[in-house]
Amino acid sequence: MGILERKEKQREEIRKMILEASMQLFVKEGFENVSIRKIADLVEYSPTTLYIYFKDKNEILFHLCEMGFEQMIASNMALVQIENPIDRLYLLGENYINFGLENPEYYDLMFIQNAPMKTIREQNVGHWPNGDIALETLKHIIQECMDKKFIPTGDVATISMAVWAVAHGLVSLAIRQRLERLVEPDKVVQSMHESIRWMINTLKKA
Amino acid sequence: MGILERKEKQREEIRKMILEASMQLFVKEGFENVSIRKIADLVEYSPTTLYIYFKDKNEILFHLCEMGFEQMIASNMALVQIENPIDRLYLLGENYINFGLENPEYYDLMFIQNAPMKTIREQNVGHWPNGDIALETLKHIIQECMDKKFIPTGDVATISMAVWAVAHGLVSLAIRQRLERLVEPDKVVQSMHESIRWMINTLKKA
DNA sequence: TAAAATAATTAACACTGTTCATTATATTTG
DNA sequence: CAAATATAATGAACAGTGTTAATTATTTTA
Repeated sequence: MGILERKEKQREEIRKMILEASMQLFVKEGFENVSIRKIADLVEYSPTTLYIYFKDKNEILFHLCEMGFEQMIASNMALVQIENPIDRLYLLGENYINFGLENPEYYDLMFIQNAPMKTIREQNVGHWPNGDIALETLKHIIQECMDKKFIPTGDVATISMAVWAVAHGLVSLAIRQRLERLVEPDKVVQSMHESIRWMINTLKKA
Repeated sequence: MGILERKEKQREEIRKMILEASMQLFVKEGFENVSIRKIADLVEYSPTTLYIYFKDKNEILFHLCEMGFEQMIASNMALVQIENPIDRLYLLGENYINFGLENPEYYDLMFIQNAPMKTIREQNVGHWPNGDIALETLKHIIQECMDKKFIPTGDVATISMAVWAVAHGLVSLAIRQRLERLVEPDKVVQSMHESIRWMINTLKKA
């Protein structure tokens, strides 16, 4: 029955339409200004219709979050050609910081907000499609650095955690205006890059 | 005129009453369940009355945030008696992580939410009473570590930033359920402590 | 005691996410 | 082709949010 197939395709198209409208609002008006009613206005449906295509607002936010990861993963793609894993780690850190500072709204959703994790827990049964891919990239580089004796051997997960923590700590404190209390506002970005480089440097020497 | 004085005192008492009710709601029902109306119910005033004592909800949240810092600063007090600054740094890190894990709602307000910073920007004209004190503690210890040659000399603010970033990165990823994707849930806390110790260790050796 | 100042409240605005019962539109069956 | 069924979409409403203007109650001053 080709008709069911076509229906499914149509349904998927409307879902996509809703998500694109949400994203548009999201990047233009910011996280806090995305409401079901505003999305509905933009796609010219009634607010209730959105609930036919998505369980709730969290599910929409979850998909936006995944789209953010796709963007981040895409910008990490350029790194595969760098054969030295420690150089790759440096650039991964730079990439992470730049992504966070340039896309604070996405970053918020990907690493700070609770909403997307709620959806993962409630229905995807513990699987975080794109988030896990990004983490695998980090772990893989750390593993390679160890294999090639660039950094001391140790538990990959724990060291990955420490590296991620520095990067996330810097970005999240920055986008929440907390770093300005430690260094002058115009030096924040520079200091962030110095911090992450210093971190990887000491890791290398250790 | 003693009457104006008495009035001011009375006013301050009601402010305190409102803040205490807010805090009660805050620790019991969590951040997202604190509303002006619920606070008003608890203090048995109408919602509008709260606006006579506080400019807006952000100002109330700002004061709760300051109360959180008071608690954190108090728990850091025990550290002054430790004369070795590197040991003090270790314990400061432990304290920070424990505080965050034990008081996630406070931690949220102090280091993640935008609301308190908005109030600081809008009225306190750039001064963050308790937050700055906590940061001074960190900077002071780092400075002392450098003076006593426990760690390499460098820019105090930048190194403090890196140390703070690791700690904050760990805590904020943990309370937002992101670390469970990297290590098993029951190993998260242990790994966090390992990470911060490892960080200070490498700092020491560098 | 009457007038002025302060404190507190009611009612309302403009929102929010979400649900239920109803209507409109396709699709399938007799 | 028409009637019955299934699907899609909606309007109205619920229960809540922060916040403000206008009004009433209370206290202080003249």
